Amino acid sequence: MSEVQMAAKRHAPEKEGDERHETIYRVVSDAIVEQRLKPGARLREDALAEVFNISRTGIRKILQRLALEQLVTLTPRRGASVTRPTAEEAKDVFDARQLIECGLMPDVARRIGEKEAAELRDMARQERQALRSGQQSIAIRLSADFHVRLAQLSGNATLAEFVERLCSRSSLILAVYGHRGHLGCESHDHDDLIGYLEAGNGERAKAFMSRHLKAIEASLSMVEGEDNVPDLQDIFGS
Amino acid sequence: MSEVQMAAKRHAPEKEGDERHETIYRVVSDAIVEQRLKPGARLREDALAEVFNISRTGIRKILQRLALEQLVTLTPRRGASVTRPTAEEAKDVFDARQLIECGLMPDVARRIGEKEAAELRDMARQERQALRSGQQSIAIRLSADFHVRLAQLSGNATLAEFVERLCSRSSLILAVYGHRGHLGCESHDHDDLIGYLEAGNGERAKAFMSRHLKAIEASLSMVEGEDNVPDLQDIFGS
DNA sequence: TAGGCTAATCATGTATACAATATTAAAGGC
DNA sequence: GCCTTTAATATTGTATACATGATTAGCCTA
Repeated sequence: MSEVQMAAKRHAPEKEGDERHETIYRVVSDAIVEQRLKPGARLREDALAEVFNISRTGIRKILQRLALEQLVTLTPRRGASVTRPTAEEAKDVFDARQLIECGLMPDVARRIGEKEAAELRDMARQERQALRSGQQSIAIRLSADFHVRLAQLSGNATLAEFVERLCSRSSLILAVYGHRGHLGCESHDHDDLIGYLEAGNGERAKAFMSRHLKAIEASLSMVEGEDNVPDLQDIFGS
Repeated sequence: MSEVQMAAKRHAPEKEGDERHETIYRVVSDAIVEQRLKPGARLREDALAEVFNISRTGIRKILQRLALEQLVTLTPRRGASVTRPTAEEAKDVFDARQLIECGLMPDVARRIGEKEAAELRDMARQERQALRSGQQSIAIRLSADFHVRLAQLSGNATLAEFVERLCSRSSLILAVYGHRGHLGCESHDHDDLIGYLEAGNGERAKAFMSRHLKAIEASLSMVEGEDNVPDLQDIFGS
């Protein structure tokens, strides 16, 4: 039984209509973000429909949403597959995170309270724990969740949603260009960040976030991978 | 014959498959951005399906995309309607534009060339012309197009896409909270902006864009409109 | 045996039929 | 006469059937 199937059985008992779709969406989305579904993996409609016990109609709706979020790539008449980000897309995503996430830090510093700081610390703790116990997939998602929660604290739902999409895509980027074992965020960075925010030092937090993101990006090795159809014309000249 | 119908006949002869959907998407999207379809307008699936001569299946796909872009609101079992942005959403959208569009100006100033500047000037010219000849709908869309094109020149496709969505939503916001006759962008602002960019003065352009966006936002009257279901309990006390 | 052609299989694109639910109109009671 | 209840209508939700186009396997030929 596949990971996705197990996740389906775990998460989707008998909910009604929309709940069901939302649940399935999240299960698939999580599987991608957690890198259990790797870039390039094909997502056949029939297969998914059978796993989740709904018709292809519902699956298509979910695949379309994932495609608009650029987690899956929809090729006409060829179906869906987990997106394999290009080097250029990777650069765009991290530049976008620099601009948006750093820009939000002052707002977050202004609005954060005791309760929110505690919640963030708990998330950071869970993340470290997942790392220690070797659950890398879980750690990756928790790390993304942390960045998203942070953005939500800014109070701007629109920008938080953008950050959510950027973090999901970052996970894909790490899967393709990251080194094994290294999952981006350093273990204690997030805790340090919470400290600056709680102290109300927005500018310091902003600078720290900038270094944090640069560090992640620097840890990538930007070689476009294996299955890019080798262009023989390029290789052998004319 | 409705505006949408005419647009459909004009734009959608016999293309094949995906082209067709893309065309229909754009026709509906444009109708919303140009405020020919006003916030709150219901979009019944059957009606759209008939207008565009496709089945509801295709229409649902398009409505879903529009919903994810927050141009239409999908209420379960109640169908689709053009989104009526709340005051809070309006604030979020303009704050997001401040952060992103202003942040992109230095990049744009660095990358803009003669050809690009000429293209932008042409767009600004078309916009003024539309305004002068009383085609407010067209002017609104051209104004949004200008901002989007600008963002594209930054070279960051991801951020450009975000700006695209923000501009579409801004059009909706103007439709709800804007004053009649005033369509946001001052006629010559865009030309001034091109000047700073062409001179390579990114910081100046950034500051100007900031003022430009603030001016638009300031021109709104943020009273939540008419059809918010009147809460009789509130009005008459208990 | 390698290359290319053909046929069979498989997957996606699209429409339609049917079921479930919301809206509207009508009728009846207070 | 107005409000409530009930039936009719209209609209969305879901599955399925069929058509179209890709992929693969097998076969034939050179």
